[in-house]
Amino acid sequence: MPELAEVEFFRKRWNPGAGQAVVRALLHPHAGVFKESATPALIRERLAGAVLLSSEAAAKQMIFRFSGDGWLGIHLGMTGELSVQPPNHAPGKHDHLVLAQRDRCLVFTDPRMFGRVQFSTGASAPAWWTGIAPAILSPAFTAESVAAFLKRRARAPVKAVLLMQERFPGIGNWMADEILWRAAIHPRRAAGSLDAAEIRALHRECRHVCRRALATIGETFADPPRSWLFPHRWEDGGRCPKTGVPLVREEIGGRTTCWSPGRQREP
DNA sequence: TCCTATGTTGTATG
DNA sequence: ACATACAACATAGG
Repeated sequence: MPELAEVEFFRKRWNPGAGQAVVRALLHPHAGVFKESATPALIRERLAGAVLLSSEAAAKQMIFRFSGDGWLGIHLGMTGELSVQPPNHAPGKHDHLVLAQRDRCLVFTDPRMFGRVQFSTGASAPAWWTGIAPAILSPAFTAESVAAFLKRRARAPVKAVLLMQERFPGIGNWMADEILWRAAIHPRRAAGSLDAAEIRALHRECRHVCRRALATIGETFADPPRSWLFPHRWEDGGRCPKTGVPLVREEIGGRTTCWSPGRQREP
């Protein structure tokens, strides 16, 4: 489920616990989602008694800062979620991390276990956080940087290139399709074949889709409007909201991709 | 039973 | 060394 805006939405779900101490950290015995740097013993020891100070989201990741120089990183993978549960919450089958506070439990759930938990200590944010590529809505995300990246990945389909987090942090399968649909670029086009106007459109729509997704999904998890590709892409018999033409679905770059033949020309 | 799923990563191949 | 393609990870639901 989670791309840029869904991650931001889930990050805020733990806000009720900000300023509050963790009484106890409960970890799933299987420990499948914990990175080597985040050994269960270290997390239990460092988070017990620590106060949740603040949090941030970037790309598809979140970081939670705790007193005592603790930095907790969470990646939601394909099916991860954060939630707040009552203080007596009994961890469920897929609850990997439960931070019990006096008045609530902060819970990380992920049935499919593609998510990951990291943990570091130190006075400043760890490298796995500071090394995330500059946000698409930051000034560093320029049309020139997009052009240079497309040139280096010239032979790959542009759909696959949009999924590369090193240049398009936070973009996932549905956002990539939404961006290409708005920019009127066929997902199978070779990245190196885009002309200057297409690259500008791609850059512009990356920013537009990120901004609008954060304003809707990122705030309330509300579905984007029917004028987007999003609500039509998985519908049987779904039609392009701009042209009325039936949408097409096919695997491109290893992922199911949806586009509108009405506005995205075959390469 | 078989297929799909809003993600990443390791490995093989060019 | 670099770019690209693809299987693998684990689970639930249609």
